[in-house]
Amino acid sequence: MAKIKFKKSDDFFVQVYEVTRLIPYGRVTSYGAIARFLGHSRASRMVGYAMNNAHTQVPPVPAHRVVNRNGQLSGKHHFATPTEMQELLEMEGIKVKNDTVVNFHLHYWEPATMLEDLE
DNA sequence: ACTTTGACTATAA
DNA sequence: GTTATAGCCAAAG
Repeated sequence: MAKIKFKKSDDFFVQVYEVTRLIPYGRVTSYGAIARFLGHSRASRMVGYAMNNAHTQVPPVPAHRVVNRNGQLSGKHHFATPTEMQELLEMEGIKVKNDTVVNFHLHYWEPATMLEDLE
């Protein structure tokens, strides 16, 4: 371990950050999926809360790949610019229409499912 | 220690 | 299909 030093109270946040970094290029996931993967299936709000500090973490967390279960860019307003999140997604080949990911289910990536499928 | 808040989700109408 | 309400858990004030 001993990769990055975090405060003890940030333990849960750290897990969120690491999972978020595992999201492949051109894929997106939901807060609930990350929360479920961490064993806190009902702490989905905390995932978003953790993302609030994401921009202070290193390496940077691809928070733009995390949307709500409806595929909406619920956190776009928390980026440097309201359009940054959408542009980042489109840059990865994901189309965004009306603050919502088009064909969200096609780009959806769930950590738990993927990890189980690996074996 | 208590209250408020929040980048959510599931259920009900 | 949408809108409204409740539950949820942890951090911040």
